[in-house]
Amino acid sequence: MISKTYSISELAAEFDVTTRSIRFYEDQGLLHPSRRGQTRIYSSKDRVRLKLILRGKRLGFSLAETRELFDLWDDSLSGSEKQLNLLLKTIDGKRAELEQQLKDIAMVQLELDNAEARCREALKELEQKKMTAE
Amino acid sequence: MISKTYSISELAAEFDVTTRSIRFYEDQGLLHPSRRGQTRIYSSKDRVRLKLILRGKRLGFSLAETRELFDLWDDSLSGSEKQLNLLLKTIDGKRAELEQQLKDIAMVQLELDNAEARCREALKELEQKKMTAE
DNA sequence: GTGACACTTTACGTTAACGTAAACTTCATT
DNA sequence: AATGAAGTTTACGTTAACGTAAAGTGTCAC
Repeated sequence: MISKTYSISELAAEFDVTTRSIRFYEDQGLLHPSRRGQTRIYSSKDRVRLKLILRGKRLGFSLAETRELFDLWDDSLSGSEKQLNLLLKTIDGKRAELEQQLKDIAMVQLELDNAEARCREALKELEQKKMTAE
Repeated sequence: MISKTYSISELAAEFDVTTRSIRFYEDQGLLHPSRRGQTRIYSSKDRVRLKLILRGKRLGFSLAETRELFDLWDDSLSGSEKQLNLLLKTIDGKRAELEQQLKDIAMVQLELDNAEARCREALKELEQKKMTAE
């Protein structure tokens, strides 16, 4: 069974990024597509990686951070004990980051609720004034 | 009652940022400390704002985005109906962003769990090999 | 009155993450 | 054979968010 492949513009269209960005991610060592001649060919694994890169970006990860995670993961496959333990440490670190982000999000959500409430109050008062002015 | 004030270096120390950054935030219109002579004096409101800026950063907000939020909020105080409705729209937009981030975080957490499990499996196997080698 | 700090402004430098333009090559179509 | 679409490399440009150095001001301790 031959698994599906993608062209650079297919991926660009699917994830709404430019081909420039995709090539840049390769340049930074985040992607390693194969080639037919000089044309890049992306596998489903490459596609998953791209998805992970973009997800990381939405969470404020730098490309360098994401790259480190990829590298650690790849290293762990041919894993020496040292590499594996380093990976575990890093995983814990990332988990802590995510926990902090969850807290931050919760706070911001509360603030948004608060802001919306005040906002609706203000709108109500404006309506009142309209009524009494008539 | 006179409310508490802070020097720039106090804030810098408390939140572990440089004074350069704090001045930069002011330059970008995110902070408006009062002055005694040419020395900046920060109120508790300024302190809260700084906290919000940093929280925004941890969530990947740009300074420009955070600034927009501040501006909208300030405008809403002297709120015309237009301003208030714009603010409500923006609030909804931010909420959507946060929802997406929550999803992203959940996904990454799953991946971390997965990665850790595989990692521990690999370590177990290494232990096995050690045992049989003895 | 003189260090010694803490603060200030001004301004040039730096890094990350691309944008954008120029000048090819390859391949399918007309 | 020519055109056009999609791909490529090379390289300079740009923006955000500061870093860093230079040079000056204010004020407290001695």
